[in-house]
Amino acid sequence: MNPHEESRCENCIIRELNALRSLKKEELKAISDSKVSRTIKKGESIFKEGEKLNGVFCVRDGVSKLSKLSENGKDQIVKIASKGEVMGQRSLIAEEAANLSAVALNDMQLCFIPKENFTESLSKNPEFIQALLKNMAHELKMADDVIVNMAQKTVNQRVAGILLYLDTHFGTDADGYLSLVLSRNDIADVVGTATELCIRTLTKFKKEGLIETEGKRIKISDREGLDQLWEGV
Amino acid sequence: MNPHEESRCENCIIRELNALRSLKKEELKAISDSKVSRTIKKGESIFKEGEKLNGVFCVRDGVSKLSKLSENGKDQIVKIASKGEVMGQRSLIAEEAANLSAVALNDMQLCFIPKENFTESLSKNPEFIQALLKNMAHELKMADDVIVNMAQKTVNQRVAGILLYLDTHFGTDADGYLSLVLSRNDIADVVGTATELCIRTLTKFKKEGLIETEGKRIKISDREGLDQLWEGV
DNA sequence: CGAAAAAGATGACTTTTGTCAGTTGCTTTC
DNA sequence: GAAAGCAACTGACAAAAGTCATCTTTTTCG
Repeated sequence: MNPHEESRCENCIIRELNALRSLKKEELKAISDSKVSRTIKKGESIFKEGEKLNGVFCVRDGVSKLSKLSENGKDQIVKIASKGEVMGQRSLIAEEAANLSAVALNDMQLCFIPKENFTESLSKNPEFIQALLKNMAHELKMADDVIVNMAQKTVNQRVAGILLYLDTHFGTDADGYLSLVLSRNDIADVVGTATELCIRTLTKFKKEGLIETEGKRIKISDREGLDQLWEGV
Repeated sequence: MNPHEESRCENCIIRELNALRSLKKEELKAISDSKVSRTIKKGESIFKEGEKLNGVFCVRDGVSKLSKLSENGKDQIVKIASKGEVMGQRSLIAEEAANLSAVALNDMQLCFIPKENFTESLSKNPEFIQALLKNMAHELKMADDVIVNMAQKTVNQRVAGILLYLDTHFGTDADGYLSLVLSRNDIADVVGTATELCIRTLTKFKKEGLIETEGKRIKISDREGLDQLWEGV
């Protein structure tokens, strides 16, 4: 594989996956020429809430958490972004500072698309806007659903929910363990609870035969059981 | 005031307030000719989740709650829409069934804009799309913030929050009582708690001198105190 | 390697939240 | 205007969630 080819947006897998797919080839080329491809290591920050972004980030590889610090000092993870997703678009569109912080959950490859390229396409390419609009509409629905779940489901249910989410979105490795490995603390931050309670809940699930664990790795052994728990049967 | 004039979108206050403001006069005229203006009584349903919408609704007067039924059988109010706001746009853009149900909280005046007019403007008027995009970006930020609050704040704080929200968004009447009067049950559905706990919390606030009540009406007597509670001081 | 740091885990306890059952009081309606 | 129905409210209790202290295991890094 040719690394030079690989690093160009025209051939980037992202083109196929995200809102940018509506960009015409020439536009992608223009963006590609100006873009900066970055490697981000696990745990490193991509941007912080309150920061002015001067571009958007396309996830080429790896996974990132998007979180917001609550007034009580706890981080709440609002979204997990992976290959093909764009981060920072909301802030650029709204012309506001970032509302969320982005941190790499594992080693990542990112494309950086400068603000100018982004806003130019925004004003000149109707298909791009349409795709963006649809993307935002989808994100909004997701967010509304999360609100309902946060407000109405118990910690038990929400922990079951994140496990199911990780399974369906990132799959499992050869041994059947969830491919995306989160720390107990990160799981707690997604669920919106204390780390201790999160750990206890996982321990309980283990005793009930819903999951198995090995270190921080988790294997779902009874998906149906977790489903039922999630749905509140 | 001429009711005929008043019912035309060209002159509608909504034009000034919402995403539709980018529509050109001719487009507004076209929409106006086809639109249906409706009067909805308090408590009546505007649309239900799962329903296919064949247009969007502009709130000309009154207030509506947008809620979603959780699997546990409880309603979660996700948003309160008032004058100048558009309901149903997300579903039309995403070409999905409604994710939320809309019910009138008091008597309402609504403009109905058929799908065809909406999508036509969407494909032909770049400024309209830009405005919509910005609007959705803002809603997404709001939704993310609600997620954090739901996950990280206590019922106490969230009840204080809704009171402050009602105060800043709908103001007070001559006696200083919150203009928008919600039932205890609706407040609980916004906060995401049980009605009993919501009532207890309000009673406690009353004892602490933060609010006064008269029937279901609520007066904020110590806004600063509520603010501090909300911020978790 | 081995010490230090970070993450995982558990117990004991407190606080918060939910639930059920029932009372009061207002409002709607025939 | 009385009865019905609903919303507001209260008490008692149960369940869920949070906190603090402590210990163990894993990871990191000089």
